[in-house]
Amino acid sequence: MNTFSEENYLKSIFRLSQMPDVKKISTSAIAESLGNNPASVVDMIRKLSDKQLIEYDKKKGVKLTPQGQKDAIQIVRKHRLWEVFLLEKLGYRWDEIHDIAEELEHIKHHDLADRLESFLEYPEYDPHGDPIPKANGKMAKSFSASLADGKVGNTYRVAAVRDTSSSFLQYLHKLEISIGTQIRLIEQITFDQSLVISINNAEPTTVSSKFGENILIS
Amino acid sequence: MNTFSEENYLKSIFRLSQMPDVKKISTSAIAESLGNNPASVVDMIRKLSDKQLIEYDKKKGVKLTPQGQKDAIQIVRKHRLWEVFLLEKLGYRWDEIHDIAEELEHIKHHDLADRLESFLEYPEYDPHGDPIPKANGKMAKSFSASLADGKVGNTYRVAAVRDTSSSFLQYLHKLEISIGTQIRLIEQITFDQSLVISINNAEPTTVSSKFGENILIS
DNA sequence: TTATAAAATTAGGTAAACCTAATTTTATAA
DNA sequence: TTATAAAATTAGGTTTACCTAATTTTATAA
Repeated sequence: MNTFSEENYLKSIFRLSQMPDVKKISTSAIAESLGNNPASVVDMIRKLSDKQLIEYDKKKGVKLTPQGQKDAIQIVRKHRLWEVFLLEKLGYRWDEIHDIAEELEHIKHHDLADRLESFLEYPEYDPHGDPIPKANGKMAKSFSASLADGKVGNTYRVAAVRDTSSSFLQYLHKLEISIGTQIRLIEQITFDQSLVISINNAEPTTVSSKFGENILIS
Repeated sequence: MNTFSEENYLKSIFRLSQMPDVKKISTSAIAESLGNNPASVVDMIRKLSDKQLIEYDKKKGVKLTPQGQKDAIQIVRKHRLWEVFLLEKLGYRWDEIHDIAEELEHIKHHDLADRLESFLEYPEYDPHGDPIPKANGKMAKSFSASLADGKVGNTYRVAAVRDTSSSFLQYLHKLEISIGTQIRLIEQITFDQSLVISINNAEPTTVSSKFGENILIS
């Protein structure tokens, strides 16, 4: 079994490996994503390599082994299922659930994820639009196209969010954006790639390119 | 905030303080109840004293301060609420829920216990018959009379169990005893205090005195 | 190519929460 | 009361998961 901390590393490596533009997972990228010092990451890379959960090559960076991938997916599965539970059953807001799920995802017990999944009636996506892995590890492909990649003039449906921090989600809440919202891309400012958008056909609003990159569309 | 480990000590001290016959909570009693070495307990007693969560006097043993008591009760509250959830919503068996709740009880988040309690429709007792503390810390008195204290000839209702280990609960399952079961005390063997009982008016069975002490009656 | 910056690593250290073994204190029984 | 057993404590050690500071390696730009 993996410790709490090992699980967090596996999850973080998995997340990085899912990001479309990332080809090499570096020590510093992991450090950044976990808020740890790179020296600590080096320690953990050694530990996870010894446990054969990752492979490390100075050139190619970190890669999950099949077992590491399996373990990581089970944590992601639990995280996303708990998020559904917190939102749907306990009535938490969108921006509150991530942090609680970060703790709940580490609870290990035979069957817990499966029972939770059944209790929640087999949800396909979590409240942020991320696909929930099945018990066998299979999962739908994540949405990857962002609003920043959209074509001016087109209207898109918000399918998921890339950033799940409460500051971003609270901002979305203020803009009345949630999963399913229709957004029309009116203009892309050449100077700084800011986006002028219309949310649910309302008056145009301007948002940053960083914002646009964190909205995934379908 | 208290660490995982501090919380376990507080809970254990609270549990010991609730036991009717215990007047002094000793280093070794805590060590025993947590399965730790007494030397470790000494370390933690110092730590919790510094944090003003307990008071320690060589003569009087360990006592929770008002704050310590408050913290302990909140953990017990969460433990018992999660047990109800696991049994009623996820369909776990009686003997499976304790260990999972041992992990879930440490999840801290503003409101979590309150929301869970509301979702479960304000249960008064957990599946082992223990009262669930309210948000304000108030709780019904635990059942304290055990079957071993019963009078020969009388019939009692199983109100709670003292031991929540899976081995005990599986034994109860085998004997078809659960909360609410009627037990008639037929005879108490003088030699070793074994009890001859009739469960739901069935044929007499003999159980040990240890068994009897772990069945709480009303 | 070489200087410089960035990334990775090493060396050594800390805090938490355990442990064992040895010692001291306290309680119990002859 | 004194011997012995039990309980409590101290001293010192381990592991996990972090850290900082220094150094080495690798990448990038002049």
